[in-house]
Amino acid sequence: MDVSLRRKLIESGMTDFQVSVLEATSRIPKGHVKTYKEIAIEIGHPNACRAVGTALRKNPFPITIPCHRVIKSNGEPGKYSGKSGTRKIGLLQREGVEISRGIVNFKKK
DNA sequence: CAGGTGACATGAG
DNA sequence: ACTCATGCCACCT
Repeated sequence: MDVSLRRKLIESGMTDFQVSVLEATSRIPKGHVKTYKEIAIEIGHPNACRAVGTALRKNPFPITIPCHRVIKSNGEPGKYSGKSGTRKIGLLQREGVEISRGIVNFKKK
């Protein structure tokens, strides 16, 4: 991943935890989505799903970080830019993600 | 230092 | 399948 990005995030006032979340999010491949829970697990905090949401909310670089690829565990979009996740669904659908009735059609464990 | 908040998860009813 | 109640974590005031 881009190490300079990490530095920028730190400079932006993000903590290590936050940076880890944003980095993990930036690694999500196009056409794929990941749940807040999955992100939490990836960074080594399996129960910090809420904290993950907090991190994405503070995301200073929405262009670099595809925060729209992060959804809830039940397939719902959650919130985006402080509003309903309708925008998220649109973007995801455009990237080839299967959407059903406004809900992301991903394999649930 | 203590209390409140939020882009969440899960189980129970 | 739906709604409510609790639990968890990091951050902010």
